[in-house]
Amino acid sequence: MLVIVSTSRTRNRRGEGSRLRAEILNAATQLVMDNGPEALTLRAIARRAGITAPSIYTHFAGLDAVREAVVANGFQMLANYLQRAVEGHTDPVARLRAVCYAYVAFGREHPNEYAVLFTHEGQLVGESADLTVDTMHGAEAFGFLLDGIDQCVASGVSRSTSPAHDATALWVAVHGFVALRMAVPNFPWPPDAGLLDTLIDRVALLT
Amino acid sequence: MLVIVSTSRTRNRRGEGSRLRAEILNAATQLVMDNGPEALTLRAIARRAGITAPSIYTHFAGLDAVREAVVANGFQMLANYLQRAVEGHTDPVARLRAVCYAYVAFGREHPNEYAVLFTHEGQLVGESADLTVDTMHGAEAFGFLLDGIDQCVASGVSRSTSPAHDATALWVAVHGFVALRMAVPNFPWPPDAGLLDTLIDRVALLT
DNA sequence: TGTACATCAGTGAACGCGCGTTCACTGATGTAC
DNA sequence: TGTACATCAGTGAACGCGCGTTCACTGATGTAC
Repeated sequence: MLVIVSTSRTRNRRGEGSRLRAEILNAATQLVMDNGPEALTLRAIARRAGITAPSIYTHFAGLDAVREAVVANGFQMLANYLQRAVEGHTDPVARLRAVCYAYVAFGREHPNEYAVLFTHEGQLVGESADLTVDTMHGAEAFGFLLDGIDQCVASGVSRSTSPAHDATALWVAVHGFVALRMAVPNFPWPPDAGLLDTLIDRVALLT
Repeated sequence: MLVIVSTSRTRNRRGEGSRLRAEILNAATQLVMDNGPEALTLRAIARRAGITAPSIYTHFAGLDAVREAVVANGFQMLANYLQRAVEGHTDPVARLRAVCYAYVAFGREHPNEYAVLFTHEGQLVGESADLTVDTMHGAEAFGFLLDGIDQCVASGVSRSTSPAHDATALWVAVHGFVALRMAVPNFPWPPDAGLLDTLIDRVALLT
């Protein structure tokens, strides 16, 4: 394939070099979304951003650093999805459902991005063992599930006696749904909503 | 790293050339298990098997064909795990639990192999859209879950009114458990058994 | 039983490719005087 | 206001590497006569 970059970049003015960082990150994210995690190479990013590969080193230590940024970016996108979903509802059950639907929607609309978030080579989150739920990638997403169950319990519509435990189980369920549906697309899947409601109702102990 | 292959292969005798196919598949499987899916290259397989890379073409069309065989091999390994787990129990609930435990154990003991089974680049299963649960990879594993729930229903210990639906939900749950635990190891996970029992009891509607 | 020959199971050198990374450099932009 | 200069934002050529794939070949093994 021959790619002709017709619009030649105008370089950033002095002091604005850090703008390129955002352009690189954007190009890398688009690259993952369009072509999958394996397509993420420094040269491909550079082509996409309309720069040369060595320029990336001004803003990132290397490919792994770019990937880390793409992952962080992706988790932020996911959190935004969930935030927007929550905003539309006040009823606790509707909120919890909306969060789970939005989670699955994100996975289905951005499968490659979702894959790069949850497919580690080696260790996605880093080698440090003393990360907690607060500093970990995905903490915000988990927070939405936990809040959702908490509110259902407070309103008496969930029988959960351990919201943290059950939010974890629910995260497992929605992640499993996104991941398995992606991995085994030819399975005779029932409609999304039915299976997802089953999982939400039962795992979150909705009455 | 310098690898010295001290034991030089004795080539197979005439008519037994197909033995090399098994050696290649074995080397490829070991390679994935030890070094992850990205480590699977024709050259690496050849080094591991003690042959030269072009020899692989006698038995496989290319890297993708070897990977397909590794995947098929892995699903067979998984099915064997579940089969062995089932054999130890007669009580339907104990059987169902044993299947789920064995599924998770397989994922935890062979994370790289599990990843290659359920991480598709493009499409793991193939592009054909008319695969059903019978011809699909993972069909055997799903069958164990379905049988497990069926037997629980027959014994009156599951309230499920749609075993196929609920077996699907259960597959989602156990897959989610294996995959998310692998992807987010630094999450403050509760003990395996507790979370897994929660998922099994609720999703399979055990009384 | 002996020998010429066909076949089979692999080898080894070579290729072009895209990759990460290095290094010296260029040329526009702002600044000091 | 004009000019010399430092700085900044990138470029472009080059490197060594491992990869998939090709091709002509080798040498042991079985077979036909």
